[in-house]
Amino acid sequence: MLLLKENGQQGDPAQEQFSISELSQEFDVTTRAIRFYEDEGLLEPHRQGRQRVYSSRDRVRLKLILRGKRLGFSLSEIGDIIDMYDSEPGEVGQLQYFIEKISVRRKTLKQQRDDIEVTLKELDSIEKQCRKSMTHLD
Amino acid sequence: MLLLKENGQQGDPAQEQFSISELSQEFDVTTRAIRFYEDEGLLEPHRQGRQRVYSSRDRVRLKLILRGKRLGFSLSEIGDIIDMYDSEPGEVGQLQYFIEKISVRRKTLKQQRDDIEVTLKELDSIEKQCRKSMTHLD
DNA sequence: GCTTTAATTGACGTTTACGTAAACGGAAAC
DNA sequence: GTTTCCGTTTACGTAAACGTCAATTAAAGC
Repeated sequence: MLLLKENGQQGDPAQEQFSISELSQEFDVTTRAIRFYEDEGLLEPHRQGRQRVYSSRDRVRLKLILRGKRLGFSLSEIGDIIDMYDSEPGEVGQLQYFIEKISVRRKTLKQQRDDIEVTLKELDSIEKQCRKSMTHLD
Repeated sequence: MLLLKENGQQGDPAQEQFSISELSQEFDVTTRAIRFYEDEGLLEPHRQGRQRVYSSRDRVRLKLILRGKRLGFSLSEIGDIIDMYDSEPGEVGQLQYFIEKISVRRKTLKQQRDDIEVTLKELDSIEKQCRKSMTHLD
């Protein structure tokens, strides 16, 4: 077993490399899932022969994917979001359309944020009721 | 066609009644979905003959279901959440367990809230880049 | 009485997001 | 040299959350 990463690029985070199992462990997601995200076009790691090699940019994309999942977005929605992050700015019409997409996404997120606030408050009140019941039963 | 609701209980919101299509329209969800939520045990409207009649309590539950969906929870998770809202306080052990469940849920929600904040900030920065590109292209 | 119109039940179909098993390849460990 | 450990590919399986008929029933309007 190798204890040190035979990397040679350790100092330069932009050129760090990862295996699928490393990412799998780091983010607690199965390799099957990671490969599936690739099938869906959300990742495209380099290859060394047949083996996948993930760059730190791939790693960031995976992070974004998982964050999207936590927020309940579908993989295709997540694809749209990620595309925003690293798409080249095209013509003005494109940019206009793009800004609209951002605004739609922002709206969804704000709705979610509001939903969360309400739910958290309700949980507070439920817990209070709970604790009250407990003291009565002591 | 009836223009006024033949309700007779209009004044008392606790006794208001709704048809499946009314709820369907109000919340923009298909009747199929509403029946499905019933199959999953999330709703149990009364019947007039074979027809479903929803109380305002059922309506609130439906609201909670849809809010849960917007937050990306599965129907069974949503079931757990809703159960919190109207479960009778039992013995102390139950209540203790219950409070733990609340804490778990709160943790998830706070994670989501953080994810949203980060994403919103990133969207801001992406939009700024966009607008910058646009002025350069003017 | 007849026809719309709304609602129900049952069944099968569909999409998404993976899980799981099988069969193979290559490098490492012993 | 063979076992072990990753990793790959292919393929089939599956759970969740409905959609989409099709066949019935029931009430409402004329």
